[in-house]
Amino acid sequence: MLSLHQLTCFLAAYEHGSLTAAAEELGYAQPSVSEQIRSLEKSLGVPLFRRVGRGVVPTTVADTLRPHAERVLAAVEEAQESVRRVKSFETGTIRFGMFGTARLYAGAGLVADVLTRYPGVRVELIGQNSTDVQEDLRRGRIEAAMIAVPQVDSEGFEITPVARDELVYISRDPARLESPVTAHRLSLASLVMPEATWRSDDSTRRVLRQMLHETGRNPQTRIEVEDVETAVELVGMGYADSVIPKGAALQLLPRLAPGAGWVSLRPRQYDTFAIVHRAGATLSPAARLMIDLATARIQEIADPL
Amino acid sequence: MLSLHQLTCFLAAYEHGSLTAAAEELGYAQPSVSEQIRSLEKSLGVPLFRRVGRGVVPTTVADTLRPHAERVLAAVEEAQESVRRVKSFETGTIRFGMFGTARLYAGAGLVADVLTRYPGVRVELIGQNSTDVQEDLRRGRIEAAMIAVPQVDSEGFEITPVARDELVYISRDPARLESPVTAHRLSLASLVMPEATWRSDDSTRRVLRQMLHETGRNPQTRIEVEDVETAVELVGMGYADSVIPKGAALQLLPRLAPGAGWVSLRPRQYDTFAIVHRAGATLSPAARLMIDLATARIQEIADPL
DNA sequence: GAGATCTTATAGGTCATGCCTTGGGTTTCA
DNA sequence: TGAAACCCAAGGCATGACCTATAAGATCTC
Repeated sequence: MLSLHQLTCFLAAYEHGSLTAAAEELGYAQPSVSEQIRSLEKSLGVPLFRRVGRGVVPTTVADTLRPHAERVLAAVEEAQESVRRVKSFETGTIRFGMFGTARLYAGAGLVADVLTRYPGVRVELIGQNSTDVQEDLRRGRIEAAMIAVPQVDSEGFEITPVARDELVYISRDPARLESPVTAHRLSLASLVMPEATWRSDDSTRRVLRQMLHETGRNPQTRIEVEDVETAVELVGMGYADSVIPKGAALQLLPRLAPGAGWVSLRPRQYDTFAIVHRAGATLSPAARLMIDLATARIQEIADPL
Repeated sequence: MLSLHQLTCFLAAYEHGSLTAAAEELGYAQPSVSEQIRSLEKSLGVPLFRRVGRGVVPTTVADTLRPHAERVLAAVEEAQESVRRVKSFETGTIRFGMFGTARLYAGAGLVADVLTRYPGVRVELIGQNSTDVQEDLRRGRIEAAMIAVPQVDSEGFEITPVARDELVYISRDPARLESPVTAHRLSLASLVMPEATWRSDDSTRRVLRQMLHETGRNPQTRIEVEDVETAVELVGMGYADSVIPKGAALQLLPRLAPGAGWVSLRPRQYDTFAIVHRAGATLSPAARLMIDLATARIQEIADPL
């Protein structure tokens, strides 16, 4: 079997016209190079050098082989270089999981952070909601993610909470914002909720269901929409009220629902954001980078833990 | 140190998404492939796969590495293929030594023989005279040669005579061709000799010197020229006579000196042509081919031995 | 020519590596 | 929950890489 080692020795011998000089350049003893050349000749079935007392002389076969050998070693160099560049974030792709509403906290800003520091990289933020992200993690498609607890099946995962954010009630009616909203009042409200928010495994939904469970009622979902922005816009138009994380409210209300405001629930409820990855995994540099940046971003808006 | 084996295993694992399947394809046990991947990851300093219970999932670094790995292996394939083609004479260069006048016997025809059988090869016929060829052999620049004995320093060389050719006297004067030329008559003649022919080591010169030595005279070299053709042309013009191998005479006289003829020496003298190569050398297929073809060519004109 | 020098080949020994088999742990699927 | 698939770990064997020391061949010099 042909090996890179053989080719390296071959090239050194070719250039020096001497196995001894080649060995010296490569830092080996002379018999080692001799052995490599001999094994290469054997595996090719053709002599590559004529031994002529003072040094070696390449045969025409060696002349033919040389450029190919150089190409092989150059390709190896390029391969290693490409990996090195990926390691130092000069290029390559960084893939990171992130549940739906998290992009409001860290989405575009996180991508910007990465691209500012490492202009050459590609960034992929994967996942519309926590469930998908969890599946991607389990399947190994992504290495780590920012996710909303507590809905994660913690078996097999390592979860590091980094921030929590209060869930607030938003409405265009100032009267409904005068005092914190109790479970009872919430159960009577007409709500617009982003669809993703109401998926069975979603953390916000669990929190609210738990809260409403005490009143013996189900939440009155009047409208279901796809994403938070739409929900907020509808609140701004006065069609319904909603419950969203406070960070999202602060960010979206001025822009999408200028006439609306927010108020806490009573008792206060929280979404917790956490970094999650497979248990026992050793994280790649890229993953650690994303974790750090995402954590910083989210802690600017939500409360650090 | 990175190895081709690692890259092979890496690609197989990448394509199958499974070390077991990769091992099966490569004909190894699964732990062997696992070990190769691990060592590759270690040498690169980056994980290439995430182990996720059922199979392995490539990381983005693996995505980056893959095309480079394929390029490396392709280059190796090409290198081996190029050598294979040279071995089977589909391409490459064949270098063969040949002393000056030998090209009259086998030069163009020999090249034609090779090119007819193996259209892709390059042919290099090296050497203007035997001395140069001998030096090239000693230095390893050429592997084997067709050469004129007896002037070869036989130490270190293996010499196989293949043909001999009579030395004949050529002249435009029919009177001088009526009977074989004796040493005495030769010593009185005014001769044109190709320069190479009169070099101190040349076989023809030695033969003639030996012959003339008996008469106690030196040869009368009236004109010295570079090559045989010029000498023959001068003979054709009647400026002088010459002594050349009979094969050369038969080939050149009709073309270059239509009015001239030839006659034997008395006693007859001979040049011997032989295949020569370094003693103990194992000849490459290309050298063997050239030896066979050159021998056949020269034996068509000179007398086989 | 004879000796000094340079170079390659060989021999023998050590150590690392590749590969295998066996066994254990984890995930997935029925 | 059991079975199957798959990966990792450990131990053992064989091969290969590398070394030192030495022999053998070729070249150069005096």
